[in-house]
Amino acid sequence: MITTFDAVANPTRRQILDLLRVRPHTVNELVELLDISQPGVSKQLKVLREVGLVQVRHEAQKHWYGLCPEPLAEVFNWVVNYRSLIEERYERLDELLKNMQEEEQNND
Amino acid sequence: MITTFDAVANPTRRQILDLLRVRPHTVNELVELLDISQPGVSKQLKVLREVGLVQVRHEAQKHWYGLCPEPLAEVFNWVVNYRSLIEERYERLDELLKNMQEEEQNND
DNA sequence: ATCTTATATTCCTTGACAGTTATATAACTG
DNA sequence: CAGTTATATAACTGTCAAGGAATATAAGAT
Repeated sequence: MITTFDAVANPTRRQILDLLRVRPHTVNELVELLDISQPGVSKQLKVLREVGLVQVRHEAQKHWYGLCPEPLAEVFNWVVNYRSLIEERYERLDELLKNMQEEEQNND
Repeated sequence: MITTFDAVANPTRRQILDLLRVRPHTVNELVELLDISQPGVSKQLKVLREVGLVQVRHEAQKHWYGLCPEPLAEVFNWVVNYRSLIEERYERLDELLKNMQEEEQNND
């Protein structure tokens, strides 16, 4: 079975999620924005439904897809463990840049 | 080409990253911890190398693999956009639970 | 009823991936 | 040098995913 990690690994699905983050969309709206066929969009929406990242509201023939962000907690909670490591390097880079600037000033 | 998202979508590779987060490991150390064959481990390490998530230090025949967390920034920066949405729901749940507790107390 | 709109499903092709076994490479050991 | 240890690569297999075209379903619209 597909996981939340698998779901967000696909760029098309990330694009869909980014769009649904703004507001719910119908399938056809997504088709127009996404540069893949309608069956392709329906298929990716099905995958997102299976992992609980979206839900549908049927309004006559129109199906409104909305975001369910909860499963993303798994991804967030995993990657957040690396946050300090990522930022530590940034800080070191900052420090390095500061030192370089100071040296430059000393060269005046 | 494989992306950082693809790299971390695989559970074996996440496991490797989680181990390297603690300290560098040799290939054989990972083999013993990971329940897949040595070539399997080497293959996943190659993938992680290709996306820049690990680096090797050769000490004679032993190859020490260490974590390079920087590329994870891409994943973090994507998912962090959903953080407030995730937590908003948590907060609502918190509130709900608080209300339930209060009601319970009122029933005394 | 018929036509149109909106979406889902089926079937198909293509391509890639995870893992295995077998083999190659490379360095150390005695 | 022969043997051993550590790792990488090659070749193969089974599986599965992404996307497209065609088709099915379902709900209006006329």
